[in-house]
Amino acid sequence: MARRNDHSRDEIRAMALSAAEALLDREGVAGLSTRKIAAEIGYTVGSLYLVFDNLDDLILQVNARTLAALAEWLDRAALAQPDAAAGVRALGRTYVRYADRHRSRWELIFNRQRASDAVLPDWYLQSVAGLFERVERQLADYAPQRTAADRSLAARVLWSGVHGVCTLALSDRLDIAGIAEAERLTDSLIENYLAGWVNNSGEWQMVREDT
Amino acid sequence: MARRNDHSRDEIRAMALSAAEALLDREGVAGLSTRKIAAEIGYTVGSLYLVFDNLDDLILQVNARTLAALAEWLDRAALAQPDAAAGVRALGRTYVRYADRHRSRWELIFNRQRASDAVLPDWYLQSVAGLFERVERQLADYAPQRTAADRSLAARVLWSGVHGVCTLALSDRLDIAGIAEAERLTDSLIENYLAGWVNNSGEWQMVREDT
DNA sequence: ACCTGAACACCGTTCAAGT
DNA sequence: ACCTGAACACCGTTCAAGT
Repeated sequence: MARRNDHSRDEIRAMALSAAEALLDREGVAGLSTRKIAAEIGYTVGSLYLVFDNLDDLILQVNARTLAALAEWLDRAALAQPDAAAGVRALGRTYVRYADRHRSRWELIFNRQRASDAVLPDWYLQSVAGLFERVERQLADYAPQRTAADRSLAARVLWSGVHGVCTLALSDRLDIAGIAEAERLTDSLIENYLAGWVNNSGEWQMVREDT
Repeated sequence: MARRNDHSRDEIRAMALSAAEALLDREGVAGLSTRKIAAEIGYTVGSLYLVFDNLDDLILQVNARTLAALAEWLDRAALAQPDAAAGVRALGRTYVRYADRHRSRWELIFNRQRASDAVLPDWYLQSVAGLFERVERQLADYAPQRTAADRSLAARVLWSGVHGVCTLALSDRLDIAGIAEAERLTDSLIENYLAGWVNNSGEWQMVREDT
């Protein structure tokens, strides 16, 4: 066990992240712990703190990997779609499938509450923004006449909506039975939202009651 | 402190649930613990286990109260709306506002992973279904020509979508800055989805590629 | 310099023992 | 019968001590 200079800091970091992913896949989000990760890589808990600030930092780096993998899935899916509407649908379905396939890794991104003072680092926020821009790019194709602000809002609505379907589907709520149902809901969301949106000047957004 | 027969089981149960809510509001989801709840009501941890199966059971009963309160908010909001579309929008906004106002209680419903074998009791699932039916009822008004299955799907899409907006907005993702932005996204989601949906025969749902 | 091992302050849960 | 107090098996995090 305990040894010196067997691994560089970067090696230990990489080993820990892989061990965390394995643990996550095997035991779920609740099964993740610094002590288990340390045991898995043959080091003591203390050593993890030489390489990570704390568990939240470690998790953030696992999440970064997850986001990168999701980005690859999305890029593959968006390729070779007949049109932009199909592109958006493909992105939505791919998100659902990724979440289903790597459920615990996906849950880890959302199901952990960080300390409220802990601000997400810039590189992380940009990684999230990158995912989100893939939707915006499809929308630019789909509705070039709309303003960038309109498209940005629509992209956020669609992204949030698909995310919501995933959240409820993968936790078996609303009788959304598994991935097939989740994909149906995602299709319906995107198809109908886009149909309404493309015919909509955006002016209704000015009409807000003060209820 | 330690006393006998000061309170009935039901009284202890009610005290514990109230203490849990207070703790939740004060310290957030992460601040909730059996030991703190017990201390707050002047009993020992062990006593909680005479009245609840375990922490998950206690949380489930806190969640039931939260759902009941949300149902009241939704009912008040749906009253006196000019039409069904406005009714759906009012439900959406009210959901967002409730989540914002009682953030920790709302998070508790979703942010805790129960053991995978733990099945939600029937009374709880029916309470969730009840919320959801409020949307379906508005949709029945809005599009009486659509089948019940169509409306059920649309209601789930809208509910999931609004939920997704909340999730991402209240965790400050996608640059969704707080409740005002969340309400804008919710409005856009509902308005455009309904516009697309009401003009849509539903046949596109049959056209599914096998990507 | 690198890593350990033990400590600290917390958890959820159980259960013999007290009244 | 009701409730406690201590125990058990876990946590995340820190840090003096060892090599």
